[in-house]
Amino acid sequence: MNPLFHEIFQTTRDITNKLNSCLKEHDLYSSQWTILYTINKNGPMSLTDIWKYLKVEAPTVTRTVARLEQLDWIVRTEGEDRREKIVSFSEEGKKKFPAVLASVLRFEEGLIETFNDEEQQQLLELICKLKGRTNHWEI
Amino acid sequence: MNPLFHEIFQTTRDITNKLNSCLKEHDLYSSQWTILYTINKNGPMSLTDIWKYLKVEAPTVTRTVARLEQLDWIVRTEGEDRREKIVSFSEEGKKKFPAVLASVLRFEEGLIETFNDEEQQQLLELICKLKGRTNHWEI
DNA sequence: GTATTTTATTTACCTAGGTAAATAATAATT
DNA sequence: AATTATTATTTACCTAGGTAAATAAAATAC
Repeated sequence: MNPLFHEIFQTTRDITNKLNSCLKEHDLYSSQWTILYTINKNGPMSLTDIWKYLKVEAPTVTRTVARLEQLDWIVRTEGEDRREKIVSFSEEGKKKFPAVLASVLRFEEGLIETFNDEEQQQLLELICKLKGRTNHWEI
Repeated sequence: MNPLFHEIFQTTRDITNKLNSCLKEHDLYSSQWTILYTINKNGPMSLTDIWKYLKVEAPTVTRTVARLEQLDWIVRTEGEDRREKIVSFSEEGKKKFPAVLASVLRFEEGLIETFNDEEQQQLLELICKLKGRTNHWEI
């Protein structure tokens, strides 16, 4: 395997693992955090809103949202269209979110602090260019 | 979440998914491919050799190697140290490997073809720098 | 107005990563 | 030599991604 891809995969694993240990004190995992962050940013969302936004398949979101409901971070309510379920913060979740956000922002800051704006921009552009290339591989 | 991290995660998911569909014609998944590639490069290896090389936990390798044995890609033999199991290609696996390698090289080439050497080098360096930062986050 | 199609979600099951603890063989201590 | 510690692998179980198919509600077609 091209060492570039090897490094990219390993780096994302590393980041996910470290993010998970940073989230441990809040009894959360990274994918759970991602959903909380998303509904905090966008307000109440249906499952479809969420998986389209995160570009992940629907069953993955169903599972994580179900777990978040068990843990009393969010509630699922029926939408006007009775097929859809709307995900929003529970009272508990609303209270606890800011502390998690603070932890994660500190973590991200630690990752990126030695990157200047130009380097961040370069990395973002190169990654997006690489992602764009994946579309040229349709079976 | 910082859009940079979001893009990196999404890009690796995209690449893995596309690699999986490229491997489908060979009845393989990406992690299985990674192990085949590794023993092709390094020759017969113990499980510990493999997980240290790939920087993945041991149980993950145990599982994937067991699956590869079921599928008759590899064989596990007892080492001189009777605790360790040595992983090497089966006869079938040895025969089938080159075709898979060719597919994957084509796939990787398609991903990277619009990157010149400087861009590849830049991306590799930025990713490695980012990975290095994860070590500064010890709980 | 009924039948069909589409859409939203879920269920079942696969790979793929992780941790913690069990087991068995080897190495080290005493 | 017997005990203890280390090492290699495995088992059990968690999150986290995927696909395929089931279900139920809504939208569309006829």
